[in-house]
Amino acid sequence: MEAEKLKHARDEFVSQWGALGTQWGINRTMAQIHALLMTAPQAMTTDEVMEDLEISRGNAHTNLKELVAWGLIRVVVKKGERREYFEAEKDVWSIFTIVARERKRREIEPALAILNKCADESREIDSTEGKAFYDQMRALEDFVGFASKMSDRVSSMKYGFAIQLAAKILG
Amino acid sequence: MEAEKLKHARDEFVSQWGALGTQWGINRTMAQIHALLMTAPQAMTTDEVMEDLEISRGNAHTNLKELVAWGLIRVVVKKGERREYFEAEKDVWSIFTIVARERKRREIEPALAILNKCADESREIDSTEGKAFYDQMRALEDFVGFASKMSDRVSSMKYGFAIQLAAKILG
DNA sequence: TCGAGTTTTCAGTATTTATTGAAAGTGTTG
DNA sequence: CAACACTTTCAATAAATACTGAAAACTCGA
Repeated sequence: MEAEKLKHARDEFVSQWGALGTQWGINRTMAQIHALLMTAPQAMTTDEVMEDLEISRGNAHTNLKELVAWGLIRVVVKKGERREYFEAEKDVWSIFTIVARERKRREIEPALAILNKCADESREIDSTEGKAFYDQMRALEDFVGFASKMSDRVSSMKYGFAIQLAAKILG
Repeated sequence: MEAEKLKHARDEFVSQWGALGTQWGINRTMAQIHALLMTAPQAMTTDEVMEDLEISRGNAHTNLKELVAWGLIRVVVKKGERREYFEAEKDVWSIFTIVARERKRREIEPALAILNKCADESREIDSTEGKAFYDQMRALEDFVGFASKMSDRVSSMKYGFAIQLAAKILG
């Protein structure tokens, strides 16, 4: 039966996307909920998510809110209904820019802060080793700062423009 | 004293880079060893690493070998000496391409495999929901496949060329 | 082939991170 | 304002991950 095949494919997607999430440094449940909502025909409630994934209310709640904080899903209110529904952003370019921004915030910016501080602290050390350390900090700082700018630029592009640009690179 | 300032800055770099490593999904020790070797004037032995970071032999060994497997550090043999020394790749562009390749292998390729499989499994489902699922899988698959190609291209560029290209984007 | 020096492995343990479930909180309705 | 329908919090617990230390396995020179 067709509905069975679909259910099977979707279950597989949800469970494997969850496993992959751990590689990406986000927790399994969060990735599973995201996969579930990305492939949901309609917005879902907390209870539906709990039942589908067989997880506790606390877990569902925490991760739904975390996904909302990222901007990967949003709260939908239905008129006449008291409880919250959640629906995922499905556009791939939007998903990409959200993830890119979050990664920049969590990975690039803290690195830049450290490099900045260490470069500053070693700027005036005269020994050969001191100079070498300072130079290495500066090289890393410059590169990471540059990556940061690139990430901003790409993330703020319109999809069509990014594709055009990429075509040139891949050309 | 100058040597003190240097030691302080370096210790800070090592410890903070380690903390950052956890954000990046690599373990603290591995990131610390990497930071230590990137800022080491000479290649170091396992015992020196153990002593500097106050970690066990097993831990030092495992993470040194893991860094070698990534290509971020290499084994150096000194003539007349039996034990192994380790030294880090210090060039920022090399470090970047190594990390990019590893991330592609661990994050992008498995994702692509899942999307491929799920798109295949849902290709022939006729229902509206089946079509929507298939379309979503395809949209993700296309985008991730595209990202994969981009990553390859950029990683295999010469630094100068990448910079030139980036200048256009940032311009 | 022995033994000192060095590397590798891995069972046990410690630490960190994720999850549960129940209680407390909030806001709505009759 | 009380009963209800939901949402939020969080201490306790489970699961995953990292680290230790000691034993085993190499390696090389004598």
